[in-house]
Amino acid sequence: MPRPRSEQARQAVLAAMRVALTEEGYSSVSIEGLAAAAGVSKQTIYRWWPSKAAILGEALLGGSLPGADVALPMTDDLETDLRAWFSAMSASLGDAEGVALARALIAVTATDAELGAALNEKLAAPIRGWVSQRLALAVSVGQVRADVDAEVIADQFVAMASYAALQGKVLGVEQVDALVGVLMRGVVAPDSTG
Amino acid sequence: MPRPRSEQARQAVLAAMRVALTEEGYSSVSIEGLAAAAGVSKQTIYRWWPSKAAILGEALLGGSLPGADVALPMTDDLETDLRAWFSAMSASLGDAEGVALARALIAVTATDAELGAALNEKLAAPIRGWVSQRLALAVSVGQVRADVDAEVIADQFVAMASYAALQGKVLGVEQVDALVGVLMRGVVAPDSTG
Amino acid sequence: MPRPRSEQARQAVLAAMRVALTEEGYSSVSIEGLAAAAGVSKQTIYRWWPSKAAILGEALLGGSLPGADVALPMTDDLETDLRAWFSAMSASLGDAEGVALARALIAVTATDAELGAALNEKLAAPIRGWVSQRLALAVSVGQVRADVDAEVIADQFVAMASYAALQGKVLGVEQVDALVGVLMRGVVAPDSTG
Amino acid sequence: MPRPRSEQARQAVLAAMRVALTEEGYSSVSIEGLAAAAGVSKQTIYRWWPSKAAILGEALLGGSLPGADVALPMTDDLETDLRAWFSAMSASLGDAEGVALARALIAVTATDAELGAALNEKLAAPIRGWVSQRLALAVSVGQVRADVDAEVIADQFVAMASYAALQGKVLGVEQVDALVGVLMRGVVAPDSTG
DNA sequence: ATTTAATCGAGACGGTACGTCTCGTCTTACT
DNA sequence: AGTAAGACGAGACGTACCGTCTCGATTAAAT
Repeated sequence: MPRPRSEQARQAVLAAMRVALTEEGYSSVSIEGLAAAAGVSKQTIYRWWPSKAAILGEALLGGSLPGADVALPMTDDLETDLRAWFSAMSASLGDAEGVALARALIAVTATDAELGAALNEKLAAPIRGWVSQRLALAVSVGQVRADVDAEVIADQFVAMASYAALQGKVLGVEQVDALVGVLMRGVVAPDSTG
Repeated sequence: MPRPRSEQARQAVLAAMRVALTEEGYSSVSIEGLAAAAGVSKQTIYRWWPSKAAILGEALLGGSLPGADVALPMTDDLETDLRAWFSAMSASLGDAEGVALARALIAVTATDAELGAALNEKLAAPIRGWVSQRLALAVSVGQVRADVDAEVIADQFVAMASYAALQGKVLGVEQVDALVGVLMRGVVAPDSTG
Repeated sequence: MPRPRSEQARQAVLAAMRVALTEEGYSSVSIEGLAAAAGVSKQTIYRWWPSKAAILGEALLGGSLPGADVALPMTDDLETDLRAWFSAMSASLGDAEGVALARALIAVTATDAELGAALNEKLAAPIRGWVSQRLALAVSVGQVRADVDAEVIADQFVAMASYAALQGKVLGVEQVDALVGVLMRGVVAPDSTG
Repeated sequence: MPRPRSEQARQAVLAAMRVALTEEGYSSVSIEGLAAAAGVSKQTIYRWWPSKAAILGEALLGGSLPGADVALPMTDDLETDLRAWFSAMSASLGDAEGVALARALIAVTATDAELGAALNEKLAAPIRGWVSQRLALAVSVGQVRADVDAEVIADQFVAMASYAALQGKVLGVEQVDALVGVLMRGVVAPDSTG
């Protein structure tokens, strides 16, 4: 019977969070600042979100995360495809906005593990999707061993990219090449008996 | 002529930081709480450290970081050595104290990039050292290709471990095995033309 | 066609005000608390009353005020009659409920002068009535000078009683006796030339 | 050892309270408003005063209350002296500032009975002083009966004046005359047997 | 042996933000 | 049209820390 929740207020808060995030950094974002920027009262925020982390979660889960929209090419050269894609994704995560988002994601994970897991999953899922799809193709044409676990490979990329973003680095070409090279061929000498 | 800086006060503050870190988490540590716990006045803290991050830095740089003291075995089986070592290191980073420290390290990196780089280097250096030494041995006996960059491999381990610690996970045996397996042999099919 | 105002809701609000008044004190009574206690929506209160003071006014004007129901005896001893009556009235105003009501009355007077005047009149009118009646009798039998203004005397009693209630005091026998004595005989020495 | 309390801040708060009191009325005075007006932080107020009432108490106890500075003339005509003095005192309590102070005094008494008693005593004491002094003189020259209790008379004036101030009234000449007349001569008929 | 100057503890200060409370207005569905 | 329910913008509440600023007391080297 009561007046329904104002969708306009909700969107204004989430938008204010997204803006404040890249402008000030997560830990400098204040609820009061958010309320003022969104033209909303504090109580309206506290009524609907239990914490700053929850607002961030909703803001990010509802929008798009950097890295997700970079497509993995599907030519017949797996290594080149991976290099091109990982370079692009790393660059996408490494620009100003990407670094701010990555750091916020990390900060909120340190505060609220469960929400952090959800956001990480949201970030990792499309990457895992791309890698799985690409590796399945490579397996089907016999380029890749059938027993390879695509998730492990995808996690490697995610871990590497997030580790770099945390430090505000964009991975260089050499690093990308070296990483992809190792993942492709491993370290074992070709004539080794293992 | 003036009274020299009190080493006792300095140690008390650093110790209080280390304790507070594992008990409350980095963002909940307050300068006032630190001062009270250390039996020191706020001014004494502000006189010697510019920020909370700086105290953390000094506290961690002066002590030992988890993971550094885990030795990489040097038997003649590289893969088994890596698995044993990475399991142990991951476990060392994954206990309560390790996770708290890792998260603090990540949080402070997000705040103060320069200090974060120093702390990361402090964490990564011994790992890089172990991996370099072990791979050099493997190369010398022909188990590993000579063109492999030990740093890239070491970074893989660090990135994976810190990514796991951030999420409060301890890497399971399967994940360790899979990761080491991929790093050892890559993904390329043995009969692939590359 | 339209639904008429709910008399039940009105009574519930007024009753809740009377209860809250003695339990919390006027300034601690909140409209929201009143609405909750009365099982009524806030809007219903705001539709019918412009302010908390107005609710109080209606609640008190509709009920009985302490002190009004104490009859002034009409024996042939004026002084004894006044003492007995004023003692009883003062006690009636001095119990827990009486003090709460008197304070609320005073507080609302400080807020809304017009309403305060109305409530004061409601409190003072019966007292003035009693005193006028009793003095008229005394005048008629020649006990009291004919030029005495009964209103002034009545106001003395009201002022004294409200001043005592404000301070949470019940007037003692000596105070009542002294006051009545002075009002009866004044301060002038019997043999004074004036 | 720490920095001593700032007397300047204390005075600024008390002054701000005195100003706000006459401009807004006691219940509309907010701690935040006081802090802003005084150029002081909220914490400084909360550090030193437990409540708004306590600030008011200190502000009023430290300053002068209206009515106290009106001298009671000491000519040889007691009735004229009392009329002149009570008129002046009533006027002093009845101007804008006087009414605001009287109402604040009443409001705070309703909240904090002990403080209210102290403030009332502070208001009543000089009045009692004047009346006692004047009556003692009148007794010494045989104008007033020796058994008259000066406190009871003084309380009459205080009660009447505060009752009038509460309602925002200034007592008119007739009322003052009638009141003083009754107090002087009582109501008993001159030829009454009592 | 004094002087001198930076240290120390304690904690007051002006601020900012917290999370809660109530205000008075409004919007909705129900009766 | 009146009502219960409760969301809304507004703004004060009392608390926690921030980083800065006195204080008086302490403590070593330089007089």
